[in-house]
Amino acid sequence: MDRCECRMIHQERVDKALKKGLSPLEVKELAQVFKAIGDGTRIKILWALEDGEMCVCDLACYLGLSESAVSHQLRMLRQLHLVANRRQGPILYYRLNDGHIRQIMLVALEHVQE
Amino acid sequence: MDRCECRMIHQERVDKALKKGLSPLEVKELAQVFKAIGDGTRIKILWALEDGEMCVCDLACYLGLSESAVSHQLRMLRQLHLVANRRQGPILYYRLNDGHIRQIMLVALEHVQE
DNA sequence: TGCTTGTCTGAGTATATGCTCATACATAAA
DNA sequence: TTTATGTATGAGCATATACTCAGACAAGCA
Repeated sequence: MDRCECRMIHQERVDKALKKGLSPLEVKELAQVFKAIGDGTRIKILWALEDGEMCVCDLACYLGLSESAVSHQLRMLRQLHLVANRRQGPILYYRLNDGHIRQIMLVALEHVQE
Repeated sequence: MDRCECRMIHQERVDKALKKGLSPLEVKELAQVFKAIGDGTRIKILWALEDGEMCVCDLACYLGLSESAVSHQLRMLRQLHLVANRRQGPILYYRLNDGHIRQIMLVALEHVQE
């Protein structure tokens, strides 16, 4: 009983992978999160926010980008719950939403520094 | 002494971020690694390889993709040292290169499951 | 030598992404 | 209400990405 038209050398190995595979939703959400961290601008934003909250125009200045560009990136990070904000008057202060990103970035730094 | 033309509200905060910032090379390499994990196909490949090595056509069958497509992705993962391979006759067996990816994916899974 | 199998690679193409620009919204002060 | 400041958003454009296709290697056998 074939499950696909393709060539396959180790059927047991393929079956094993299929059984323990991530769900489509998990794959999608993981990809979204990593894609979000997989951009120089957003890495810099997240790394900067680890030292405390910053407003949009501070980030724009720090990055040398327009406030619009920064706002677009922050929206993406917000939607993935990587950052959160609080309003004080007209100013929005952004911060990291939890410690996962820090953890992930540190492990990745280990990897690239080898 | 201005360092940029843009508006800025908290200069000390910006200076602090500039001082502890990652190097351009670190930012680039981090972005490359996360971009590599930030794709559904490559996430599935990495996740599958955690249970043991697989050859290209097994992966192609598992993913439902052409062997060419899988080979392209494996090359990228190889160049970033996320996977390695060994040859046995004409067959190339791919495996994870180190434990960092597993660690990173588990933390990210925690994040998306909240 | 030829042939087969397993894998790799470059070019081409459709989609996705990151920025700019113009504009709109939100809050506060005049 | 009008004005200014800080931020958000949609459209548009240039580049990047993920696949397909055609063809080229690499290893082993006839």
